[in-house]
Amino acid sequence: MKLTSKGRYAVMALVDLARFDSINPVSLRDISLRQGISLDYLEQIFSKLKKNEIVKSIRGTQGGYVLNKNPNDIKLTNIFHAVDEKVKTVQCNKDSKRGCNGKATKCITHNLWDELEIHINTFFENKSLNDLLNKNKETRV
Amino acid sequence: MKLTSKGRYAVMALVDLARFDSINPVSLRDISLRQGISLDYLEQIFSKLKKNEIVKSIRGTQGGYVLNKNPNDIKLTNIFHAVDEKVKTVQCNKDSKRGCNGKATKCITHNLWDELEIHINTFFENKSLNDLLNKNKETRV
DNA sequence: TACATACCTGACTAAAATGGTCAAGTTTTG
DNA sequence: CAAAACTTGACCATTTTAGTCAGGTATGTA
Ligand code: FES
Ligand code: FES
Repeated sequence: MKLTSKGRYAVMALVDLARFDSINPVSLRDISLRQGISLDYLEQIFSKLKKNEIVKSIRGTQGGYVLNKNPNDIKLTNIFHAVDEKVKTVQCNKDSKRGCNGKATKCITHNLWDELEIHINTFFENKSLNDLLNKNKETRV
Repeated sequence: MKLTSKGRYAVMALVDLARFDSINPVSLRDISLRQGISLDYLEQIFSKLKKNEIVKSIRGTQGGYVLNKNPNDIKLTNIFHAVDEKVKTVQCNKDSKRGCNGKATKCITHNLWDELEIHINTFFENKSLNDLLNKNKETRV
């Protein structure tokens, strides 16, 4: 089970953004430099964050991105959903009665994987961007 | 975040095994047929389970595999560890002070990923093979 | 109005991981 | 001795990941 860089970067970038956007729009270039993430890759990520109304963009010189919601209302779930980082513990279709690989019924461990998926998603639902900001301030020396 | 088939198959196969091994050693061929998992792939998986002393092998005709421990003492953690299915929320080395991609320090969201990793691993540590057997009996019609 | 800054879009790709297969054994029981 | 079943290691097609690259378009400022 691995968390992909895309998901990790999305959260990193938003935390960075949240710390500065009250002053000015934050350019991807700045985030790229501060967080060491490729600018081109950030652009892909922010395009999705924007489509999902997590950020707003401001074009032109001195432009950049701004949060579109209160940091308290941006949960990890929302961020991950926006960048297509989803938790998948099985291959079979959730809504179908069929099992993995097109088998007629669900397998003997199916319930377990459902539980696991819920367990992980709960973590994401309970963590907001704001939690990360506070946590970060606390641990800053 | 995806759970790989290897990890899923390992657990499925062991649950299947646990239901029959009190009578006879269970051959991989039987597990393969019952669970719809490629025999060749199962062989790779059981080779690892054996190295980690989760199962014992009995060679020859009427041979097969048997659990090497009490189902209560086989946690999901042990199974996953055996087949190299590990939870990885970061790229950077746990024990190093350096961050991802060789950066000099850990990133601003590092704590979060640690928490996530612990959250997931807790689930695996608290689930034993025995839990799965009971659960399965309960839900069987 | 030019120009620099910064967003925007889509195509492309190298490398790694995944999910196996294939081949050639060895061991043991009936 | 034949068949069943474990053992080992190499091999491989496909998919996913983690980007890069090449072109735009919009807008504030000198
Ligand atoms: S996980 Fe898909 S059938 Fe059980
Ligand atoms: S996750 Fe590796 S440095 Fe933060």
